[in-house]
Amino acid sequence: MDTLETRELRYFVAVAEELHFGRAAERLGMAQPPLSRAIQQLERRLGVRLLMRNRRGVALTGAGEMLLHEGRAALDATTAAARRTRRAGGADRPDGSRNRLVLAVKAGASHELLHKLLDAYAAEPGAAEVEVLPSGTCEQEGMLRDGRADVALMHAPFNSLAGFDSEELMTEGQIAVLPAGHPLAAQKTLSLSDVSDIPDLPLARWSRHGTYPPGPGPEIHDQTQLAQLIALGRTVAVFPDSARAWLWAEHAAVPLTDAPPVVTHIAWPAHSRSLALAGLIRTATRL
Amino acid sequence: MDTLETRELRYFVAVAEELHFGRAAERLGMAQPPLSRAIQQLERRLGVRLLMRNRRGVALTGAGEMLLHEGRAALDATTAAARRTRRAGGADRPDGSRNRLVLAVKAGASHELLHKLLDAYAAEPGAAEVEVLPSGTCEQEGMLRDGRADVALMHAPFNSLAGFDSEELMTEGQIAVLPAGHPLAAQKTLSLSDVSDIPDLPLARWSRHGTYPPGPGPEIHDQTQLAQLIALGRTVAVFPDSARAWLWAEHAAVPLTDAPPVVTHIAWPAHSRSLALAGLIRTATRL
DNA sequence: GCTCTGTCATACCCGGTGGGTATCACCGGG
DNA sequence: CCCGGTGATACCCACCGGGTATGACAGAGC
Repeated sequence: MDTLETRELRYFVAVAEELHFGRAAERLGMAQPPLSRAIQQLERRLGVRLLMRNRRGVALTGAGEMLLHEGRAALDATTAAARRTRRAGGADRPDGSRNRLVLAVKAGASHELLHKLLDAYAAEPGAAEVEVLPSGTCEQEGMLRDGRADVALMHAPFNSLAGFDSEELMTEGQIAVLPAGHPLAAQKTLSLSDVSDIPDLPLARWSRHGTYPPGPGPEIHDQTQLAQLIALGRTVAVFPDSARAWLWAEHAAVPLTDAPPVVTHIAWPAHSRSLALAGLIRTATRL
Repeated sequence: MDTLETRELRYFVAVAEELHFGRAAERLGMAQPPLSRAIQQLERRLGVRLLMRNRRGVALTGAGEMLLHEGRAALDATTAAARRTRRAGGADRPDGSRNRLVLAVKAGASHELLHKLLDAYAAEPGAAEVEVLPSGTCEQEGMLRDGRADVALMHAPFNSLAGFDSEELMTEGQIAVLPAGHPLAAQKTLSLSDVSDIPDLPLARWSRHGTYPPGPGPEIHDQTQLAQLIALGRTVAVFPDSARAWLWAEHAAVPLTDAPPVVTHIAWPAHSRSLALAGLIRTATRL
């Protein structure tokens, strides 16, 4: 009577994101009329207007925005349930490989810490197999939410820890990474304002969920690409201290005095109850 | 193909909780055979055994336990989406009452703080209407999760803040509440061990999700009932300092030296994005 | 003012499937 | 040995989710 089906949520989220029944239907792999009807039924069952149909496209009501947000969370939770169940069951059958943990890590970050963690955990008795899942910038949250990952290394203040349990692992300062020959590379320290308006070196912009902050700098989504652009003297970037590990000869690193410290956490969905996960967390906090 | 329907989750959770197809079907208001079939389809679609059918009842596999936990979370998120959408939409229509917030509070706790909070918030410009929802012992978590409430006052270490965002509001010590005439009532302070084994006064046991911790004391789920039992000299209980507000003449309060402090938080689902909620939180932290 | 275009809604039909009833297969206990 | 209670199977029906064709309507252009 009043329990939403995930199908309805999927439909509504598609329409709410596209703000267009036709495109939403196409994305869902169905025809437009049944989609229209489904949304109408949904509105009737909820007793609430979700969409304002102005003859030119569609707009969300307040209730619609609410359902978009909450519905996304619910869909994530549902697909997480399916994924984690599959993984838990798949591990049931083969020989002895009891459990498997999927650890999401921002690609290229925390190399050293990650190495130590994996080695230390592998040495634990009864350790589960850990699959390392490289993730895009700030994508770890979504991966934990929809079950692609069980646990993640996150970097405050870039990642939001909201809604997860976490333990602090490491704090480090930040450095500016400049072309080796640049005048500022000779400085002992720099401030954020120093690097944010170097006339010939616009600050690189990282992609977040596919979009880029505004600015003059080049759009970056790959660390190697960025390293090359810096080496070529085209841009400058700000990184945690540990980024020194992968710097090239053509790079120079200068500590930033006023950049917020980067805190690496290990984070996991708050409701997790898994022995393997507990072991990994224990190992991590003991490093 | 691989997306779980909430109907399937509901069915599975019912079976997993009852460990009995017949009873689960009854609870779901349907016949047993279609339920059996639905679970089989679910297992086939997930490619995972969820239940071990021993001719006498049913047991969960590892994957089944996983789906029970994750499925409950997903179902909570889904019903939360429906409830919050209904509320957001219902508030759209009537006159000016823009938003409404539901605040879950453990019945009878934090009277004074709650009063101050509500008064202060009501005085804010553009304040939403706040509905106070009394909740049972430690029930606030569930209420936030399934959308019965938007925000809650919680008391660490009794409530778990896992999975929520929260702000600390108040810290207080704990007191032992004894019958006024009892010898120990004359003491200036007591320790936990003092009150946990008073020969003639067993410690009262509060219900948590309908179950009681083991022990000799009476089972309590109502504060008035407990107050009466203490006044009658039948039991002793431990409370936060602020409980002094409702003590009777027949009660005596003695500070506990080694009881963990009780920290009152205001907590809300981590993904909430509501102006009204933000205002309430801001008001609360400024108290 | 007309059409034309792009939008969402309506009308109608069909097949899949969720649900019901009746029954079977199995096992443990008297 | 049979009986009670379990979950599984067989079969049927009705509902509804989805498709196609079409309508209603508003805005843009001439």
